[in-house]
Amino acid sequence: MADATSDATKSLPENKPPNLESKRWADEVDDPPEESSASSISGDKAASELKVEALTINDEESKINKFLDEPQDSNITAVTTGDTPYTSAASFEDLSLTPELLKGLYVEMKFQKPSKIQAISLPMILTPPYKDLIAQAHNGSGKTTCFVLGMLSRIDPNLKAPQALCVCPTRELAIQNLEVLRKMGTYTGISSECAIPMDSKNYVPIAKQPPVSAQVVIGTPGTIKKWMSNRKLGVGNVRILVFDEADHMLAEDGFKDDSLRIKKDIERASSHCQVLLFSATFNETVKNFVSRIVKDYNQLFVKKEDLSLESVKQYKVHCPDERAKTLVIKDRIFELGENLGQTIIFVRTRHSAGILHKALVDLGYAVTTIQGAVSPEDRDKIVQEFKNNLTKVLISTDLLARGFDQQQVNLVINYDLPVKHETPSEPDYEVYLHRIGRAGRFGRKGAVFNLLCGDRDEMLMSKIEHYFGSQVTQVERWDSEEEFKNALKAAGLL
DNA sequence: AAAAAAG
Repeated sequence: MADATSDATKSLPENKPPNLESKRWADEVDDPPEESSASSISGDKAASELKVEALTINDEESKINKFLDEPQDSNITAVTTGDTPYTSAASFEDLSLTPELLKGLYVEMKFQKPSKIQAISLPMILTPPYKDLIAQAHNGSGKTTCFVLGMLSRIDPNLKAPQALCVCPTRELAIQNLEVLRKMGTYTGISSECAIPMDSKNYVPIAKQPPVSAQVVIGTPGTIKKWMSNRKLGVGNVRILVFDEADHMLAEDGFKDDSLRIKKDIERASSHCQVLLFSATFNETVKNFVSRIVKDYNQLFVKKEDLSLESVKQYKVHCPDERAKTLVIKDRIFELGENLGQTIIFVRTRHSAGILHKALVDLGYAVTTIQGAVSPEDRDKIVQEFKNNLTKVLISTDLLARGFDQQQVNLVINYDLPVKHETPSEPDYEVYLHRIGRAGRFGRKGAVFNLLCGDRDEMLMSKIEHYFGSQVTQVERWDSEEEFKNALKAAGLL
């Protein structure tokens, strides 16, 4: 239920730990499955993880916009331009949302109050003149709700045409975001559609497809571009454009070209379109670039040292050879994992996904595997099964590294560490952070095991530790059941 | 053959 605080202009209450009743953050779609996970988001850990500092910088004069009583206790930095004062939203009532949308938040989503990123970003998103926004926040902290709410609340219900567009890096993320939007918008009557490649059995040639009349479109770059260029998706009324995983969507080796094309075409057709860029990571290069492509924007950033999730315990395991890695998964993860939630095992290539899959299946274990070469139908099916908790262990390439939200995942295995494509001796820090963020959704407890083999892996691991300034605990013996047990206990999972 | 999307 809502805690409709009248004290709206004052700061967020995180200097005192949230009490039991108001503990649930928005974006927590379902009830925590067990009492154990309820405790995992309670107490000082959750409170200390979301400290906020905000300052306002005007082009000429700068002034402090207080979101908090204790700014030193903070880790999200907000910079706003212009003289629009933004007041952090202590409750959803502070946001002038329609009754239908509020009902969706409380009844369907079962939210009680905004999470920190929501409290800060939503006023910036929803307040005229609807400035662009670059927003960084921790994995699992509720970014999706920010832009979904932004899209839903900017729709003119009487205009049956696309007005909000969201571009995502994967099919899975587009589907997931659309599901959130539909659930949140249950009572609004707003129509929505997914722009992703259709599966083969429903295939309709583009020329035979009717034009899109849905008010919200969420999809992947290729299909969105295709629909636009074939005049099936008119963007003349689009007033809000969202890039989810924006750093990747605008990276040179990501979807930069597609994203810029889409953005330009919309801006040509539509007079004023607000652009929102959301991600948990923005490396310096991308940050500089995205700052150039939006203008008169507000921004929220988190220092990289503050980005590791405190609730997710990270471990490294030295394995003598590749075979030992498989044995760790077989003898440790499967055995101990019985009592755990779900597990995602990340591998570097599609090929190694297949190898590992076969090895585990041959040993008699039930695993499923997802990677980009799998057909769309099978991808959808594998994700559905995993989301329905019918499968416990999922092997994946970096396809699922970003954004995938499954609260029961509390174990992540890095079978291979993520490396940069152009310089494989360098770890991909952003991907590492996104991968470990698949565990510990919304402050839940989780554990990550990095399986290392050889000097190269050691070096990659130490670079990662150094970069984030965070401790990765060593499991001394890869074949010690005792040590893995202790590790999981220390992570709060056993 | 890096993954992803998509042609």
